[in-house]
Amino acid sequence: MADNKKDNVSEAKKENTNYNPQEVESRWYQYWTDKGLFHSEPDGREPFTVVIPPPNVTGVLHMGHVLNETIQDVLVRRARLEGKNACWVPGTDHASIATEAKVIKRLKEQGINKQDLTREEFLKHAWDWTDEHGGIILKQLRKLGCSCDWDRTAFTMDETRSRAVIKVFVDLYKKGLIYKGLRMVNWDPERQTALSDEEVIYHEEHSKFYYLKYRVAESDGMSLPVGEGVYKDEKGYYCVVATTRPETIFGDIAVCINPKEEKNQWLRGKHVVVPGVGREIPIIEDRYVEIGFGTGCLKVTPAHDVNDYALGQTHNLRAIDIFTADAHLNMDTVEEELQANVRKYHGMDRFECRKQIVEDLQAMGLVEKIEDYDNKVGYSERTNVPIEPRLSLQWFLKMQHFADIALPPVMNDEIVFYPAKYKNTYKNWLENIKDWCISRQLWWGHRIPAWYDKALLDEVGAEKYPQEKIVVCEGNPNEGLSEERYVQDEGALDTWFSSWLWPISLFDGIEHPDNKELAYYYPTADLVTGPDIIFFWVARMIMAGYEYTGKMPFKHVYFTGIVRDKLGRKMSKSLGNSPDPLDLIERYGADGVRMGILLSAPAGNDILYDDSLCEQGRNFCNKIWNCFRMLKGLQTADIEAPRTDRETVTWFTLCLCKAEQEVDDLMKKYRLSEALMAVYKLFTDEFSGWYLEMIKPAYGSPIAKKTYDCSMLFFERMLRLLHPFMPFITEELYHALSEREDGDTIMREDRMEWDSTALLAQDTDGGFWQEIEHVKQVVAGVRNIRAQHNISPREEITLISPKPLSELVNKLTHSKVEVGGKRPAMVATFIVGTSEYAVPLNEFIDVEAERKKLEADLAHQEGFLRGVEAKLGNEKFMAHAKPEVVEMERKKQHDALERITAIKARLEALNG
RNA sequence: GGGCGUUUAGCUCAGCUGGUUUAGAGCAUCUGCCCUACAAGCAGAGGGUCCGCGGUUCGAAUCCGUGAACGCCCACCA
Repeated sequence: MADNKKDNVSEAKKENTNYNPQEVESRWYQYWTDKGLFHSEPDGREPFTVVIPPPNVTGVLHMGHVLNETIQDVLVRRARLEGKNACWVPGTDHASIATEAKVIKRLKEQGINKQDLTREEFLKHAWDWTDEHGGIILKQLRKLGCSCDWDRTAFTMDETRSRAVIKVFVDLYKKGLIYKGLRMVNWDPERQTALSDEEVIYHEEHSKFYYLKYRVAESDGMSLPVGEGVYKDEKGYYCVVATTRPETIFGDIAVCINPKEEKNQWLRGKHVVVPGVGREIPIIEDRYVEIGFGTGCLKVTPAHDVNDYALGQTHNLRAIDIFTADAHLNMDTVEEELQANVRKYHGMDRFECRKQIVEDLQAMGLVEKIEDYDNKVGYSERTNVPIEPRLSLQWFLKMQHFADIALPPVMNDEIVFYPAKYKNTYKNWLENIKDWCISRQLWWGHRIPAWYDKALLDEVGAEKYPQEKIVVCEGNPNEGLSEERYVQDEGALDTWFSSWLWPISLFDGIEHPDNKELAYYYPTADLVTGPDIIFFWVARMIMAGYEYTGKMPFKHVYFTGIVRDKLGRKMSKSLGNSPDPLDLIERYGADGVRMGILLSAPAGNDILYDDSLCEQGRNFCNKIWNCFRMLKGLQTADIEAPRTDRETVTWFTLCLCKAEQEVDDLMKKYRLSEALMAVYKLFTDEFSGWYLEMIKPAYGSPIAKKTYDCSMLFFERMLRLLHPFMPFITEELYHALSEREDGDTIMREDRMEWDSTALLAQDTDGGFWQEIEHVKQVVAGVRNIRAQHNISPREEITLISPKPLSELVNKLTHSKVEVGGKRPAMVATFIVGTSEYAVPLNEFIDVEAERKKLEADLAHQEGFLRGVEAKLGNEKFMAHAKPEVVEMERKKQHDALERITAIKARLEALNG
């Protein structure tokens, strides 16, 4: 019953006292963009540039973006308030492989196969898809309040960016840094393209180790010894080769042993027969084979393993590629005389074939044993399909040069990483850099500007085509020719080959390196991104930056953590633990969501997201809203402000100045969540909890105009402090606070008069500050007594104080202060600093309980005193410690003694 | 196999070059309150062998060594 009533009252109140963000947010975003407040043009002010890490063009907003973009917006908005010319450039990424996959999937749903389309037809579909689904995410960013300069919205495959990419490719080729070559690359059989090393993700897996019998060729197997490592059965001698990938035996070209390994010496110079295949292959020797691992016999399959390929190179072995591009078995490459043995596997999927071949070999008695084995398998980052090492003709960028120019600036903090620990990761990668495979067998992307002489290509084929006959140029070499003499490379470039130019190409700095925008906006200020793309993107931007502008691309890099659910799991579609940010904004307001995500997000730390964080944000908005309502509702009068108002205003001025400094300091260190927390505490505790209660006039009475004006000023200051974090509610209240001119905004440079010295003049010795801080503690003490003794807040009490107190105490505790008055027997006491206060009680107190409490307190104080005195009595301490430390200990001793005296007196009174 | 990082209240984290009233914050918890700004609120309270062990020091959450647990990155052991 009672509960129901309670709910009803609350429900009824909710109607008109809660802040309602929805309407406010759309209205102000419209206003900001209508007035062009996010747009930037070069001018005389200091620039503050941020380029967005471009989300996939067809992506949708997820919690990771919310974190990332909120941080950027906070930095940008703060810079704007500081009077800098802030420019946050938005855009999207063409995301070559991801987008192409999506387009293929859609085409499939429509019954169309990519293979049946020409490149041009496919690209038309891809652009249609992009136009249809592209940029949704940019619209969603507006809901979050992101203050991007939308006039500058770019796309990594728009004209300017494309020209930059092609120009850079040609330039690097001319510098001899790009080459084409036949290499073992990471092949994604699903998308049928090469990948860079960074796009391969290794997973630990429980797999099997298959021990296969390779029989010694008959010609070699006449009279052999018996001993350790020598295997023999009724059919003759054999060696055992352990492999995790039995399906690759069709490409076996040798078995390798370590020349130092005793037990395999008998195999030297012999030949063995690949089981089930029938190919006779030599035993080769190489120290690469680790002694003691497996059987010491390694099958060499140069076409399907990186190491085997290297072995093949040194031992001059041929490579038999037994897979098609989509990782099905291709037996056409196997020798004709062996076709009968292997034909049945033709066309099988690699994993299906693995099962089959093992079964068949077992039937033939060619499997020695099968063991469980844990190993690492590489997966394609994009398609999540196991990578197939594959020999193919690809384009590479030589990286040593870039590593050389990109390492020093980070190590010596010209470019500062937050948190700094990622410097190690960065260093480690650069010091072990490998060439970057930049070509992809995709259509959606920047097509490689390399051209081949058609006739020559037909004649010699791609693999034999001489490097020096490749034409690399920005234009079309067929231009002006009567016939199509040159054909263009079919490949496209890795997406990151355009992303790495982003901070430069956004300002058209590749094509026009001398342009005034680049000169003004570049280097950019801060880059905010996840540590997962430190190699993909951050490192490479630094490389491109120095290569093409001679300068760093950004001064600071802020690495965010990963957003996880409250159980610490990564957010993923399959787990269904990822909330929809738009839904959250609907429920808590954008400001609430921003605060929620920021509160527990120190740089580089994963954040455990929980709705309750947004709730806290929403509640804070409500708090601000209600403070405003209260202030606005006050009646003012042209009366002199009471002394308590002057004390309070002066005290709060100091609070505010301190908080502003603190926020400033924290922001410089990129400790955003702490900065926000500082503002939160200032607003909630000091302003709402204390200040407003202190200046609140008696019921029905007006407030002094001057006090009111100061309060409004404070409020506006706090709105500004808060604006970068919570842009909507602060703009709303900025306008509600007083009449503003059309086009005015809280975002304009902070020109507010803020002469705190005038206010502080009343308090030259800081006496007010100390007084109020003391008052707060006395008030807390009285409240405590009320709570403990169940005294209603409406009941007036007497407070016996050793010294006169500010009127504020009466006001906030509803008490009558008596200075040094005589104490009745029944009192409750508390100590602030070294002063003891007493509140007479009507009821009988529990003497026993009171004594216990006092005795516990006494024990604590005495323990404390002993610790202090031990130090002061220690000669070495007195000799070594700094004078101010000793002084502090003396003060501690003095205070402790006073408190002990007071407690003892109180105990005696209790007893007596 | 290398490298890096973390370990402080139930949870998320501050605590910088050792000394600031015998360790702080927010959230959560418990108790009492709808008192005309706010119950999405207010007031109060409880809660910690600062991962273990050893060392340096007058003094250690803080510095050094060592062990453990967890996390991340890199690496070709088939």
